Amino acid sequence: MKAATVYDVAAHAGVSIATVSRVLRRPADVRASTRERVLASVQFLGYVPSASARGLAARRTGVLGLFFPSIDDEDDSTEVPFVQDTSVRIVVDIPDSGEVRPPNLYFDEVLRGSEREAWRHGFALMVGVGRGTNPAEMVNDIAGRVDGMAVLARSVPDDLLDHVSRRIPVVLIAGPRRGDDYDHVSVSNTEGMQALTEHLLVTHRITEPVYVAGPADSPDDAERYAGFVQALAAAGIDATALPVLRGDFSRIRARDLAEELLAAGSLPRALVCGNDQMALGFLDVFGPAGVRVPEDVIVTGFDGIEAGRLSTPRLTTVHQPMADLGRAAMRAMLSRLQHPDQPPITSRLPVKVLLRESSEGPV
Amino acid sequence: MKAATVYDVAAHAGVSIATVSRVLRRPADVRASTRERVLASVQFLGYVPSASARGLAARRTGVLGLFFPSIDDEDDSTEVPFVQDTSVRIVVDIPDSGEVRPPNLYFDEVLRGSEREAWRHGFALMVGVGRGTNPAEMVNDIAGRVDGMAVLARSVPDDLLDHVSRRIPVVLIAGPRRGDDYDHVSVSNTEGMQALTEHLLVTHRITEPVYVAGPADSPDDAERYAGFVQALAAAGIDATALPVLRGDFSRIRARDLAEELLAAGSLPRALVCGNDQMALGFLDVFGPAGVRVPEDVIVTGFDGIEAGRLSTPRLTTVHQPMADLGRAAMRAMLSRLQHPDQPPITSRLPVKVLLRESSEGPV
DNA sequence: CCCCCAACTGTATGCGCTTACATTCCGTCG
DNA sequence: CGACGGAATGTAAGCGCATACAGTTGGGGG
Repeated sequence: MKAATVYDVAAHAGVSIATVSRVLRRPADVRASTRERVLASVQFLGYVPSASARGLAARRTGVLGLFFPSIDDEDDSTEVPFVQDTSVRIVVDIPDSGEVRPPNLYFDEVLRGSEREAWRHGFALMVGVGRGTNPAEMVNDIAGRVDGMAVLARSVPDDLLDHVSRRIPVVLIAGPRRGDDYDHVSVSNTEGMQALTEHLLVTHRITEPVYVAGPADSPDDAERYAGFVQALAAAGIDATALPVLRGDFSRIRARDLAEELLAAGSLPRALVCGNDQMALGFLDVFGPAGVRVPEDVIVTGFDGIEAGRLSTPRLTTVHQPMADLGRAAMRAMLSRLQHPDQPPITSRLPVKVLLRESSEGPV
Repeated sequence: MKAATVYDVAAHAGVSIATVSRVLRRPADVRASTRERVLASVQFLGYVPSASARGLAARRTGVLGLFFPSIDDEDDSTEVPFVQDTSVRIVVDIPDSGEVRPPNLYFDEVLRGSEREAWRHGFALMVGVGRGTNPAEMVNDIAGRVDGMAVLARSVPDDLLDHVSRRIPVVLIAGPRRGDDYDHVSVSNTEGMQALTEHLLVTHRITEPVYVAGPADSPDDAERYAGFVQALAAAGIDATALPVLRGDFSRIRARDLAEELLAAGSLPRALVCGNDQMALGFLDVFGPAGVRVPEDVIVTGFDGIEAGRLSTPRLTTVHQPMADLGRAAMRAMLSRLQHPDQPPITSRLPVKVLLRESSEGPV
């Protein structure tokens, strides 16, 4: 099964390879009768053009890359059963059993948007999710295969980024600009959290909301906290005087914080969480403990993940357009490819505050 | 910013291009001192090898492809805001508002598994999600860029599949073999449904379960129904005598079926659904209508999606290892690449029956 | 009936890298 | 001390396609 090449098609159709190439790239430049003859040969021979050859000759691959670090590092050991295995296991699945994998919705959505936008503009998409070990190799590999790549901010060492950016344009997703010249796309973290906080202050007359922070090195969380502080300041409240709970964006850790809060017996009127997962962690504990949300305590999140729409009560949150983030990243790259010398792009996408029962009370 | 090539590196390091290539591909073949000199030049020049050139020369791209049809065709019109837009919209999000996007978990999971397995074996992954219009172009494009591709069964016309399979190996995901010679990977639909049904018959002494079918042309649903029938047959029950509800795998349609059932006032003791979405649709209607699950009617699903774990009551279902499906698909392709002449692979992955409150009663 | 131009088509080159084969090194053994 | 052989490196030939440029064809105008 030797794959057919332009030469095979050309010979079969009785034309030169240039004509075959034209039929595929610029059909209008070829006489209709010739074109049809060539296409018939393409069909007959099962010809599929080699992207490698085309990429080499045309000096562009027509592929955009997307790299994310892996959040949940799944076990690497498990081998996929390769042969037939039609066994069925029956499991009594108790709630909260270890079978739960926190779905990395964020990545899924960004990927979806990226994929869509790339193809829409005639580009294919290559994805890489960095495994714990060495993203370096992977990023470098991808860089050699694409015309440009988008990378989650902070997920790749600066020097590596420098290195690959000498070959192709790089777009950073979701981080703030840090004195670099890369193109950036992110969402309005600050404004979103500010709007949400302001709503709590004004509509619900909360005066001492407690912020539940994410990891200290998260730029996203920092921006969100800034919005929180600004809203308070605008209302004449000094945020630095208020306590802050330090979480790590995980649901598990948030549950611990919730337990501690209950143990201490000092529930604030409102918990403003840096992301949805943590907010859900609080709900996990409050429900069974008899703490009513939002009557006893208001809980809000940030992200707008699916689980927050399915929880009881449903979670008030700030929804960020994750798919659009991916799309914007691709757009930025395409723009950069067309205008290599334009100034660095900074794209900020709008967010949406979703008021639901965890803050508004039962409908 | 002209990208560096082997020639540049060779010149800078004072060696031939062959040596540069060796340093990158087979470091052991090069003397340590030379190697270091070359690597230093690579670093200095910001050299990233071109995958196009390598692919051409080595006759393999090192990329595996994955193609899925798009289930939810998002609107194509929306343009992503490209400039800064830090506006924040505040929305009172009432339950079941149109904001719901049915998450295509299935694809996400398969993709995740595929990505993982591909990179694990030194291959990159290229993804394509067919937009409504012409998957043909997309599949052909991908086929030209990869060493092999996996495709969701039934998502690509047979003749197209034939065409591209003359160039690269193709693996079909999730469909039954249909007299073709492609490699197939799928899950134990029949066995899983059989085990679940048997459980209902034996443990709960159900005698007349009603099957809720998916689209008539769904091979997966056909296999599941077969398992249902077999379990009944084993218990001496003739399935053909029982009514079957015809759904279409969607939650919406299932809700209609549920309404009809209530209107007719003839609830069966158990509803065995062909997938989770439909089962959830029944729950959506039963809850508010005062029909108790599982006391009045048992409802089961198939797939094991996240939403079924978050519903009230939680859904008894058959969980299929979606990520493993992706992994198995990649494995099959890699195996095929190594042994082009081996007989067609048929890989069936085991499933797991998850007993939860929608069939087992409150814990 | 011939010339000229536009529309097509063919020729030839090179994209950047891998790799078979040739050549050069250099330590070893006789 | 010289021949020998494996290790290291260099040479050169493509891989399959795009494309600049040259050549050919077919009419239409003069």
